[in-house]
Amino acid sequence: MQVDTNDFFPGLSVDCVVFGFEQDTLKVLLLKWKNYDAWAIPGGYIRYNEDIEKAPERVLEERTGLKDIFLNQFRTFGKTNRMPTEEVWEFLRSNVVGEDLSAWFLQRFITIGHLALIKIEDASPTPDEYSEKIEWISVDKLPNLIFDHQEIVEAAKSELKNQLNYLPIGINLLPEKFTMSQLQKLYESILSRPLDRGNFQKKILNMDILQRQEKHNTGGAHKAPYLYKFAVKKYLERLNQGLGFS
Amino acid sequence: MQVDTNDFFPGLSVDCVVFGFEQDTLKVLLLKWKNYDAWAIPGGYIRYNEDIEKAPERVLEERTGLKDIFLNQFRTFGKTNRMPTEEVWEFLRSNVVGEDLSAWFLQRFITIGHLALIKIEDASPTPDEYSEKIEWISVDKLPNLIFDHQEIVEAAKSELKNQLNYLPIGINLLPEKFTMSQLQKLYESILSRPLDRGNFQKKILNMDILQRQEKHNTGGAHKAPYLYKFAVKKYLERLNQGLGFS
DNA sequence: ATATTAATGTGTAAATTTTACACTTTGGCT
DNA sequence: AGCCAAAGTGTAAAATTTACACATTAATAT
Repeated sequence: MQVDTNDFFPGLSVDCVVFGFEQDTLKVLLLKWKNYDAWAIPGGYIRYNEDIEKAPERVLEERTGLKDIFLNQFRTFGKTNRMPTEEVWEFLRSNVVGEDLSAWFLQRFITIGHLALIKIEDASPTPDEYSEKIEWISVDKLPNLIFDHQEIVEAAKSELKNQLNYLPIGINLLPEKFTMSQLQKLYESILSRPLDRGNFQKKILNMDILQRQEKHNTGGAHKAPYLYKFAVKKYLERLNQGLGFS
Repeated sequence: MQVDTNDFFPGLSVDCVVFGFEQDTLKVLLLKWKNYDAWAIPGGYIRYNEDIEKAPERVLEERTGLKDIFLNQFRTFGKTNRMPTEEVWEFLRSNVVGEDLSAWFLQRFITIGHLALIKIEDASPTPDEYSEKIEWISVDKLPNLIFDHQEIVEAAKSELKNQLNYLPIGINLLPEKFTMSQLQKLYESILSRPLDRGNFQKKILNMDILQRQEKHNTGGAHKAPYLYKFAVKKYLERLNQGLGFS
């Protein structure tokens, strides 16, 4: 975090709802504070000489060590009471941050919400000095979140669903090679509803955005599925028109 | 504008792209600065004790005298050079604002962009003390805009188009009673493409969101069109599912 | 070996929606 | 009274969506 009041834009922060997909489940990356019973989404501040698009990139690199993460600003949150004073004081009493930062934390903050998409397998997030641990947690089983972070996560889930057909979710959430079933379950978990298997497969294959790879023997008593890769260029072109899932 | 540095959140502003529909044309409300050759969208600052949703409401009331305007936050703009220093100095040299405010204007500003929908016939915008005039100008004929206001307007147009099926444009942009042709031209001007007249009419009527009123004699040598009103409750319900125009 | 099983891959027909037009109605104009 | 143009309505082909059936295949059980 390394807060030097002079380096940062006062009263403004960026927060990132980082989505990942693992074991057929949509997950978000959450940090557990040291000595304080609440989780938080990774966030940070904006440097004075930094474009607001760069700030969340830097913050996420500081938190997860990852570069070139897909990021999308989606809403700015600024209710006057989004960080209730009592809750901030309670947080400060936990001594997670030094006393010299009390004034900084007691400011009114307006935060620019972003959603990020990450391939969990490629990420190895490590907790920073203020965090006890960092974990991927199912979007359907959110723990107690600090301040208005629950609202921000819910808004990001909604944005992800609404922008499903225009966001490069496949390429940023799945491993390089994946089965049709994995891809379908990704869509189902974002849409919160089942899709017809046959129709899903035909629709996606007709878009001509997948390259079929070798088969993959799962070990189960059944036919082995093919693996697929995205035809990146065509996929990104197709996204501009929208994919048409709902 | 009435800037008192102590009342306002430093470095943050709200800007509003106000859309109206008049003479079959989509328009935006623009302010022309006194003594400075550029136009601007109405904007202002956020009070310290004010939710960020309230700020644009207050700003618009100050600028247009209108209350209960439909407003929608859509993106936050924060490139470091969005207000180039030379351009700010040039603006300050025009003496539109007092010298005491130079420091305030020379800050780096991040602005929260909103789109507003207004019935032009109900609005009587008046220029404030810093503006020479205020006008409704066609979105296709934008004049020279200050700072990054062109980018903000373009982004708002894009948002309006993308969210077309979920925004209450009909009820907020058209007069209470309107013809089917007006409604169609509203959609066409937002989508920037012609729609089939017969199909548009059937589609909209099948939604069951319109109430047919008496006929309206236009004075032309042809059949008089019916006037329609929105069935507000059903219209708003239907919007949640999306209207399905594209 | 062979049959069984279950997940994958593919086909098809009905239902629905979209698209492109054509035809009908109507009120003011000449 | 008849013409004109805009509004209102109808229809058939095309495209898409939906629901489901059938075929294929690799590990397992017999």
